[in-house]
Amino acid sequence: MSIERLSSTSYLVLGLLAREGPSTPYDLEQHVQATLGNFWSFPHTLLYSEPPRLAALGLVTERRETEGRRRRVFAITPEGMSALSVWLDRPSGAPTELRDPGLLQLFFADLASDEARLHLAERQLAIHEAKLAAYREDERQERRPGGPQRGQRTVEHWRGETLPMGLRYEGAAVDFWTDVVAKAGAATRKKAAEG
Amino acid sequence: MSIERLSSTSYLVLGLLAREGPSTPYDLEQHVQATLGNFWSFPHTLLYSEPPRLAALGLVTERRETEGRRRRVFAITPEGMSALSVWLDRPSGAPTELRDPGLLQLFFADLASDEARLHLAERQLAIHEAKLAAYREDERQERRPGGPQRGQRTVEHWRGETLPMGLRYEGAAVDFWTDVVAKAGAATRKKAAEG
DNA sequence: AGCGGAATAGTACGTATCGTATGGTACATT
DNA sequence: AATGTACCATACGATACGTACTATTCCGCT
Repeated sequence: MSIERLSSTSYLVLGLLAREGPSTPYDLEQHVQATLGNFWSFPHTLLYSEPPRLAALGLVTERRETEGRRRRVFAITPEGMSALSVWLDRPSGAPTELRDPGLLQLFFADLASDEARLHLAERQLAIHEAKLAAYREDERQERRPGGPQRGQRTVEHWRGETLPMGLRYEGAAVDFWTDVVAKAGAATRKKAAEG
Repeated sequence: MSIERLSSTSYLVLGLLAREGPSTPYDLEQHVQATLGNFWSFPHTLLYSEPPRLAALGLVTERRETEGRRRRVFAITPEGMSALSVWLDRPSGAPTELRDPGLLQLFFADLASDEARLHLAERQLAIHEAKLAAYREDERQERRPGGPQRGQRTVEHWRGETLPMGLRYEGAAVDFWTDVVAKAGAATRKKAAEG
């Protein structure tokens, strides 16, 4: 076996196929959007281009519907399961990438006006409050009627395991930006009083 | 003026040039590494390729040393300052990208053993504890002797404005993974007792 | 003076990522 | 049959990214 260079996207696809069974790229896309896509954007074209790549490595199989839309259905192979297991048994040491344009703007806010800084902080606060509310709503959606549907296991794992980190992150962000708003507001009012 | 498509990297370069004055790509690299690079990795080749691109747009100027290493020194133009101001006055609405391989592994941890999950959680906890300690140390480095050096303003803004969010994030991550370790540890011990 | 290693500084190149634009298919409604 | 809309898929070009590699300068040592 050659030295396979698998990316996070590769393991995302392998993991979803392992949990949900044979899936089309569109299925994968739906699962991702409802879960990890909340804070880790995988462009949907990736979910179309990655499975064929994995098929070439023998980690998944590809079957094509013979009629209608002739969708491509991918399924994980024993080799794929093995690669996934190896990855899961070797905890990643890579640090979190936290890419936030709002934070980048704050980093340079000294180059702009006090008003701009306040405006930025208010906007970011609103964004994070909205996200926090959305996560709380998602958290509340436990065990809806209708029984276990397709993709249900994945959504359950999202809610049970991963969403809590999202909640903590958004909570921290709300606290942080609340502070920034308070400081920027005070500075702005001081300037106004002097001027 | 054409419709310029500027990325986060573009504004990072413009902002650093605005604050620190004329700089070589290497200078930019040093400033980034000491600050934002802590959680937002800009590959160093970007800091070499982006400035020429901005020069082509007229947002920065390029001067080349005539001897020795013939380093390229870039400086922001009035047009560049203007573009930067426009960006700072228009708060970004883009959500945070939180890309964490450890979290991805946890999302699929149901496909692996309890031991693997515990191992993963312990590793992540250690990583985030280390990062939190490093941030606290950085926070403590306020106002070292030697007066304002090159790049000092940028480092001060990092410490004063942006680092606090890093501290909050790492604090949240430590709490989160502590929980995961506790749950995974309990599950593992239960299995051991039964088996 | 000359050597050698560390730190500094820059480039080349192949692959992955990403977003936009666009094009088909199924199906419900009228 | 015509229209609209959700579903599904791919092409393509621009960046982004990481690794590997090269070159220059500095500095301590002999």
